[in-house]
Amino acid sequence: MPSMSHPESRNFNQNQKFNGNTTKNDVRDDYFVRKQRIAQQRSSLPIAPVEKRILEEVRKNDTLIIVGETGSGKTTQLPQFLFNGGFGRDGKVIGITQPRRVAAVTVAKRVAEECGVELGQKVGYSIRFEDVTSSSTRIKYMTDGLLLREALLDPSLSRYSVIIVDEAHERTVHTDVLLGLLKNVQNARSRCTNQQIGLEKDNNGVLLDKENNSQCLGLLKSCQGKKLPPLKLIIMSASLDARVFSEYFGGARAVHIQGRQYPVDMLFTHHAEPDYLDATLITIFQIHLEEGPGDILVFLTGQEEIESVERLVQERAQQIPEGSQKILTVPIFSSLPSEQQMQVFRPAPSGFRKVILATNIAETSVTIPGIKYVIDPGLVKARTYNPLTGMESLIIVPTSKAQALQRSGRAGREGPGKCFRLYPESEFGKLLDSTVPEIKRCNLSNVILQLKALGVDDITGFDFMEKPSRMAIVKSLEQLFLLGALTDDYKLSKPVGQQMARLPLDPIYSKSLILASEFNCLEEMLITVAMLSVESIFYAPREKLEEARAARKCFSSPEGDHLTLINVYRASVECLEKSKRANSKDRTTERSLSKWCKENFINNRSLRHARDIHSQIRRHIEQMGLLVASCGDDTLQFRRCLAASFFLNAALKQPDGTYRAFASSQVVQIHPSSVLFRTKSDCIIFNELVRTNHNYIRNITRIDPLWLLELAPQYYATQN
DNA sequence: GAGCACTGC
Repeated sequence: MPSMSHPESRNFNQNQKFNGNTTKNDVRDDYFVRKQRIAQQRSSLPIAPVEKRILEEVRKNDTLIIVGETGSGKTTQLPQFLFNGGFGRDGKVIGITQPRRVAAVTVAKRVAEECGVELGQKVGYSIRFEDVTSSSTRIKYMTDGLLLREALLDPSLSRYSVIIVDEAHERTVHTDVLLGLLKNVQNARSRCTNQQIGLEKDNNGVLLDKENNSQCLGLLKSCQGKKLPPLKLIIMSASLDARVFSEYFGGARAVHIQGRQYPVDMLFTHHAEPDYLDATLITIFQIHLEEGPGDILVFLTGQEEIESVERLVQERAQQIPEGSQKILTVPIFSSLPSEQQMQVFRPAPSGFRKVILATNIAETSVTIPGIKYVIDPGLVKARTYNPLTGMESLIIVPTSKAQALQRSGRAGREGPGKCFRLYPESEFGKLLDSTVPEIKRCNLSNVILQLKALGVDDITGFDFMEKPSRMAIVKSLEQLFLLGALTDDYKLSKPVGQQMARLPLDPIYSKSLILASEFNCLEEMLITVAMLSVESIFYAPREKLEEARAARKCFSSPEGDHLTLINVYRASVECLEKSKRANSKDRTTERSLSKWCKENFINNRSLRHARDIHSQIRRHIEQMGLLVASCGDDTLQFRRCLAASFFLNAALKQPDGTYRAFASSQVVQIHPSSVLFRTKSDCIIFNELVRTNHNYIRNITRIDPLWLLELAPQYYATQN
């Protein structure tokens, strides 16, 4: 949340007037005025007076925890303090990680402006598909996942003098893995500088693995011969509880920095609400009729809920007496096309109060100006993972205290606000302090594959901040073994495991690409994997459901969803090429693709994402020397390859018409979005298994059950 | 008959 830390940069409407008649002097004045304004804003941030103290602490301590509340300025200012303190000398880089791409980009832009430099020079950012850095970059903002990938190439992170892990309290998988890794790197680098490596060698001069830490050993080897200064670590968190981080880093010092946030009045209900949607509705109108001006932000759990509340508000709004202020509802959730997402930033027309109906996208990812009231029913739709069944579930659960606090904070960004919590105060005390870290509720195959590639052989022995369950680790090791990524003794296999680790994909997709080069259908599989790796490609607004369905039918393949996705991708490429031939301008091409998407009910953002992934992965597999060939019209070959790749996700039709998944022997249903929803093929493979109202499988293709025996005998020959 | 939120050399 970049904007949390520096309210100024959030101005979407920095109404800079560009006047055709500006003279050189105006421009220069403008420059000085802006420079002065920036200096003034910087010096008024709560972090400004403690610059010296923080620098001293960083010099004295290798690891520092900084707890900075909203609006403290830590994200933009600290890297500049460190740069001025000499941490960017000798070509060294100050790295700052963020959990989200937008954050990395917007903060980097702001800091470049503050420093008066061009973005990509002294200050830059690097996120997947976009590297805006150069050899002169000294302050580098990036996503935490990207730094993890960088570590595969440079295990001792030798370019960095300091790494700042921002928003650590969010505890994303990437943050958690990164913290463990950084701890090892820091350890190894300080041993490199403090002691001579000779101390660690046996009589034959071989490095000893005294601490049974294979990664550290590997790191020491990679430090050998290089003169690396110790790695400074700064963990920044917005949660008030610094203790967990401090303990994890051996009692590291913690510094608190005041935030800058307006007071928010907390209101609770007297009793528990039996129907929270009804309670939400009542509260919206209560605020609208009794409170002063200001927009309302409502936190709901999902699209369906948002759409139904939107209808109810609009119905009831007709009863508002003539002449009084009207209500404008605006929905926002991640799968909404971006043009519609943008509506939330538009100020309400005069005579209207804006009511924003949002999922938790509005908690951290999107900051909406003008909010004075927050309605929080105290619920969130959360993903959980059961390693035993390999099943993901999306269930509605109570928020944590930290989450409730984050939500209420959205009312106090521009002035004092009010937060209406739709549960009694006594219930608040019963909430979990913070959300369970993601690493404890996800499939670990990807994490384990990456750790193995980083030289961490003993996964259970790895120093996780919070260790995932043994079952989750064992299940993922087993899966990686079945995919051929690990050897009998659970070491990374060569070359398959190494190749899989290099690809920024779900391991099962990486494997499917390697197999596809043998089945001569890598071109098709590459498209499939890119399309499967993005959020939903199809978009069906409620009011145009029939049209959307008809549009989708044009792409449908009777074989299943995988070939359907390929059809969509190829049709979009054709549209692009046609437009390029007709008109060479990039912008027109982009516009005609966006028109094509609209006509065909395709989510433009998802499709662009798929194209980016496609080109990135294509570069990788070409470097690996895999053969990118097409199977042409021979879709049988492609489906055989799907069976060989996704054999772990096969399901058989039961006599009663339901399906049973092989691996977990659970009863599953075909998701209604699948092209195979109505047809009942005997045997299918699928890519996703999610429990919502039912156990749904998604992205499905029909196969011949005999292929499983033939193509995955290691799994099926022993199981009948 | 239905889709929380992020992210990747």
